[in-house]
Parts: sequence; C-alpha cells; structure tokens
Amino acid sequence: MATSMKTARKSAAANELDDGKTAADGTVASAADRVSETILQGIRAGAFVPGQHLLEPDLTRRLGISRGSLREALKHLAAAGIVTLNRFRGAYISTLDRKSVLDLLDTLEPLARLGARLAAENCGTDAQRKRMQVAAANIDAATRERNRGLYLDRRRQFYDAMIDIGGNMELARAMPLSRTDLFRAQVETIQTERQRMLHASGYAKITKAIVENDPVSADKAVKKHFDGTRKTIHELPPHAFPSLEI
Amino acid sequence: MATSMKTARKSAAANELDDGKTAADGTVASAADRVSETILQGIRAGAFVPGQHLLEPDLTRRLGISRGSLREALKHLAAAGIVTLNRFRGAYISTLDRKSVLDLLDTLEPLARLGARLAAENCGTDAQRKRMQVAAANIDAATRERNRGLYLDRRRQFYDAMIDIGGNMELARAMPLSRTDLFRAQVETIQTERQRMLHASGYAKITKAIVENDPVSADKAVKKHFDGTRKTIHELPPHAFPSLEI
DNA sequence: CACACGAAATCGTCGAACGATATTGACGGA
DNA sequence: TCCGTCAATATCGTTCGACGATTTCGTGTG
Repeated sequence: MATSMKTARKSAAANELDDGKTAADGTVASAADRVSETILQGIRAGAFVPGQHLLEPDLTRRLGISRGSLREALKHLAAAGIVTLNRFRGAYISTLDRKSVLDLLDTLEPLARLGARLAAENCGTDAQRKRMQVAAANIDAATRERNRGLYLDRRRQFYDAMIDIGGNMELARAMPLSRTDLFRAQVETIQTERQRMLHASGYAKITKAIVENDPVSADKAVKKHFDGTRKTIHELPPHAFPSLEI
Repeated sequence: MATSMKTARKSAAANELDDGKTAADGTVASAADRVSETILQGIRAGAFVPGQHLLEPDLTRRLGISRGSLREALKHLAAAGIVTLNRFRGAYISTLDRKSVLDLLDTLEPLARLGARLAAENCGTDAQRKRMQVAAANIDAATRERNRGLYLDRRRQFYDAMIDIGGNMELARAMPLSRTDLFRAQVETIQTERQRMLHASGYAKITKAIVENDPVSADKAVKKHFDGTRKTIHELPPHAFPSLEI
C-alpha cells in the first residue's frame, strides 16, 4: 500500500515545489515551509495516505531540497500531529483511530463555534459577506464534482475565511485544522454519499448565519454540524480506522 | 537588556541541556527538543524576555549544539508562536500586545473548560485526585514564595495533570499553553499582589470541582478564572504590552 | 525451524561552506 | 551640518558531506 506517487515521476528529478513563491503576505516561503505545504497538499489530494512511511532520501530527491530543510519540515509537521517521528525509524503519516477522531472533534468544536460567533459579529463589509458566500459555494461545487482533493482544499479555505473575518489570530494558531485534514482524508473515501452531502450542507447553514450577523445561530449551526460529524464517525465501519501499530 | 545568562558560564562552554535525558516515556529527546524546552524554561524563568533577539551563533555556542538542530528548534517554537522569525534578521522572542492576549484568552478558555469538564468526569482513582491536589498545592506554595519561575512551571504542570486525567490527547496538542507561558511571563512582574493572589486562588476552586467529579462546577470555575484574568488584563497599564515593532 | 550474526538502510547530529539579505557606518555633496 | 549613497559586516537560508547510532533484514549455522 501507500506507494501512489512512488513511480509517478522519474525524470526531472527535482522541485515540484513552487520555488520562491510568495506566501500571501509577500514574503517568500522558506524551503521547509514549501515542503510542509506540499506534504499537506499531498495528504488532501490522497498522494500520501495515513501510515505511509516517509523516507528522507526519497523525499529530498523528489522535492529537490536538502536533508536539513526536509527535517525542519518533518519536525514542523510532527509538532502539528500530521506525521509521527520514530527515532531511527523515520517519519510516518499519522493514523487516527476512532477515539482520536472523536477527541479531535471535541477539541475542534468549541474553537469552531468561537470562530463562527466572532465571524458573525464581525462580518460587516460586503467583501466579507461575499468571501464567506463564495467559500461556501466552492465547497458545494467541489462536493457535487466529487473531487475529494478540491473539496478538502476548499473546506480549509472556508475555515480560513471564517477565522480571518473573526479577527482572532490566536484561533488560527490553535485550531487543529491540519490534523482535521488528515482525518477528513482518511474518512472521505469511506463515508456514504448521504453522509458526504449532509456534511457539506452544514457549511451553507453556517455561512447563512454569519452573513446575517447572527452569532447565536452561527454557534448553533456549528454545533449541529459537529453533532452530525460525530454521528457519521460512529456509523463508520471499523476498517476506516487502521489499527496497524507504528 | 536581557543578558542574564550571558556571562554566567565561562568554562565548560557547552551543554547546559540535560544530555540524552529521557522524556518521561523512556525515549531520549532529540537535540532540538531539548533546545525548545530549554528556551521555554528560560522564558518562564525570565532568562529570555519578550522582544529579545536570539542569535544563532550565540545560542549554538551556549547550548552546545549544531546550527541545524538549533534551527529545527526555532522553527518549532515559531510554529507555536513563541518566537518570531524574520527572514535574514533572525529570531525574536514574541511579544504580545493587549489584543493578542485577550484573543489568546478567548481561545484558551473553551479548551480549558473542556479540559476541566473531562477531568471532572474522569477523575476516578485516588492517584488522580492526589495528583490534582498536589498540583494545586504546589501552585499555592510557589505563589506564596513569590517565585515566578517556579509558579509558571507548576501552573504548566497543573494543566498537564488536568489534561492527562481528562484523557483527550488532542486537547494537549491544541491548547496554546506555551504561548500562555509567554503572556504570563510578560504579565507576572507587573500585576499587583492582589491580582496575583486572586489568579492563583482560581486553581484551588477548579481542583475542588474536579476531585468532586462535578463537571458543571469545574466548567464554571474555569470560566470565573478566565473572567478574572481578563479583568486583570484590562487593568494593566499600557507599558505592560511593549509596542516596539519588530 | 529457531537463533545468532553481519550487512544494508536509515536516522540523528555535526561542521563547513556559499549565496542572499539586512544592518551599520563611512563618505561625499548640498 | 544634514542627508543620501555606497561599501563592509553580520546574520540568515540552504546545501553538502561526513560520522556514529540504531533498526531492519537476509543469511548461515546448529
């Protein structure tokens, strides 16, 4: 298992990172940051699967960066819980069992509710309302297209918009969104169509409450959203949560 | 300013880190982890102050580690918001303004309340009750001793105990405790004696609710604790929050 | 077939090096 | 005297090569 992009590329054995690309704020991202983002993106797109072993020589060659920069990136991802580092055994994409996922939901929920309340209180300009509505529409479109990578990207963008508008930047740091990407990537391929649609529809309700500047409804919509996700998790079959020990 | 440990040591120009020390679970900590912990500890103890410039050559010499390991550690701390990295200008201990602190409190509060509820639900054994009571008593003792470094260490241990007992390890990852250490270190020297005592007394009330397995009271006690802290922040003079731009 | 042994693979850490950028201070002209 | 320009320095970002430590795995032996 887990050798999807293994043989995909052979020539041009370097740099599939967006070299020296600016990071939204004009500053160029460091090599390690680009690696982190590439791996995260790879997880969302399904190129990296939970449990997969990340080999340093392989990655340095494929990404065209030095071992030092790669190790910085892996360290960063390990701190975020995206990869697990085993001394002398290497890095693995983390695997979440059912309890971890439920714990993650318990942790994320109050933060998401806070974020939604703040966004609802703070969504004052037309540009902000537009941004939320576009983000929600994008999620909806990706859901209908059944494009899993796109869906996870846009889900992330939705949260980013909500947090931005809310204006509490500490929240952006604390919310375990990357770890949630991991869990979503693990679940996305297994859940039923109905569960997928149900989950996607939650974002529209949250958006509605936010653009109407209704913090109470926004809070409630997020709560319902999480309750639904919990229900889905309970319904998932055991094989959705690999038990293979690291 | 901020050169306390500068001249303290002259010979044995290396390794004030606990070499190869085990990290509670038997595994030896990596060099970068030891550096992170040393810097964090230095912040709590006051050896590093917000705004201080961290020079790589200086730190590698003082800590006795390579530049690569140091940079891994700085990257980690930057991700946690403890230090700020400026491209080609180096690393600085982060500085929190009043809004950031209030945002941090808003973010931390729901997580702390969740942690307290879980701990209250889960505090079943005598050992667990004992651990909470000892942690609370330790905070109290450090407060009376007016030992700021000790107080911050034990405050951290209190939260660790609460989270451990609660059993939700995602919470441990998400709670911005290190960033709170930063804010506490910034505030600790400025707040009045009354404010200090008031804050410290909150932990006893939280502990009481937890050992009595009363989640509702635990939640309420944490809420009151945070309300008190917010009040303190509002009362603090402007000079408690450096505005010197990085 | 179980077990010991050794080779290969991989990781953790270090040291040196080079280019890129910010900061600093000197210099000269208005 | 003051201010702008330019070179020197300090520091960072990144890469490369090297060494020891540890795990993993294949092989030979009893």
